[in-house]
Amino acid sequence: MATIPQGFSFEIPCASVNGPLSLRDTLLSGQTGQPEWLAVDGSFTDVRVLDGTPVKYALQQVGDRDNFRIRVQVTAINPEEAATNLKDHLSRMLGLKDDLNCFYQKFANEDPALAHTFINLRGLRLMRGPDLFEALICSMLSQNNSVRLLNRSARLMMQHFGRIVSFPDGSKESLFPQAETLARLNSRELRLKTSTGYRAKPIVNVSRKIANGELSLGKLAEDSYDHAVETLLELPGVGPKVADCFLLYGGIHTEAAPVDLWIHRIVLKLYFRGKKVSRLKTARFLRERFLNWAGYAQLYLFDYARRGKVAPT
DNA sequence: TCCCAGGGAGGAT
DNA sequence: ATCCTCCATGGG
Repeated sequence: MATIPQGFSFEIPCASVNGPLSLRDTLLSGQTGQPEWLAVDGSFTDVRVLDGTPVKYALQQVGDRDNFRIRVQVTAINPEEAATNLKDHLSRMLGLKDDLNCFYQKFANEDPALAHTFINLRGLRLMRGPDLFEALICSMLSQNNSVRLLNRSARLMMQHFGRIVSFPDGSKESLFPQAETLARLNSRELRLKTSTGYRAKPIVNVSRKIANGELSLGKLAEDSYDHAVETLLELPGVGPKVADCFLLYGGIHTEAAPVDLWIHRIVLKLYFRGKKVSRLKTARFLRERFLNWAGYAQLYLFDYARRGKVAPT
C-alpha cells in the first residue's frame, strides 16, 4: 500500500516578488472578486482547481513587509506537480509582479493624501479573482450590501450549490458554483438559501445568459475597457460600480476604479473640495488621474476612507 | 424602531 | 443629466 504524501510545502522567496507585500492586508481588505479569505492562526486557506486537479493550499507570510518569504502548504493528489501550477496561480492572484514601488514613487509627491496610505498599507496588493464567473457574481452581491453579508452569501452559495472535491487527507471542500448550476435554479430558492435578497433574480438571469452561450466572459475579457463596460451595463443587476468591480477584481483592467459610497465621499473631499459630482464623473476622474494605477488608487483610498470613517459631505 | 451596507432600475423633474 | 423611491436581508 502506497503511502499517502501528507505535508508538502514550498516557499516563494522575497526575490520573486516585485516590491513589498502584506499578505494579511491583501487577503483581508475585502476585495470583491471572491469571498474574503478566512484566517486560521496566521495562515490563510483556499481551494482551487488548477489544470483540472483540485488543490488545497495554505499561505503564510514569514517576516515583515519588506523582507519576507511566503510559505505555501499544498494538499493534492500529486503535490509536486500541483506546486508548479500553484506558483503561477499565486503570482497572478496576489499581483506579485505589480511594481508597487513604482506606484508609490509615481504618486507620493503629487498626492499627499494617497501617500499617507502608502505607509499604513505598504505591501497591499490587488487580488485578481481566479475565476471570471465567481468575480462577476461576487461583484453583483456587493450592491447595497455589507462586506460581511456579501461574504456570507458567497459562502452559502458554495455550500449549497458548489461542486464538492475531496483530498488525500480525507477532507472535503466545496467550490464556488458553476454558471450552469445557478442557471437551473429558480431565483426564489437561491434567495432563501443564500440570503441574497433581491440580488437573486438578476444573478440567476445572468447565469442563464452565460450557460446558454448568450454571454461569454472570456470574450468580454478580451475587449477594451470602454467596450466591456458597455456590454456589462446591459446585464440586469449590473451598473457602473459592479461593472468596474468585475473588471478590476476579475483581473481584466487595472484602470477600472469602482466608485462606491466610500470612494465617492473620499474623492469629493480630497480632490473636489467637497463639491458635488456624480459617481460616474468620480470614476472617470480616477481613471484619468491614475491611468493604469486607478484600480490600485481606489484600493488604497477605500481602506483609507473606511478606516477614517469619512463623513458624508 | 430606525438606519445602514463597496447600488441598480425605473420613473419624474 | 440629475433626483427620487423602492428593492431583501441582517447587523448595529
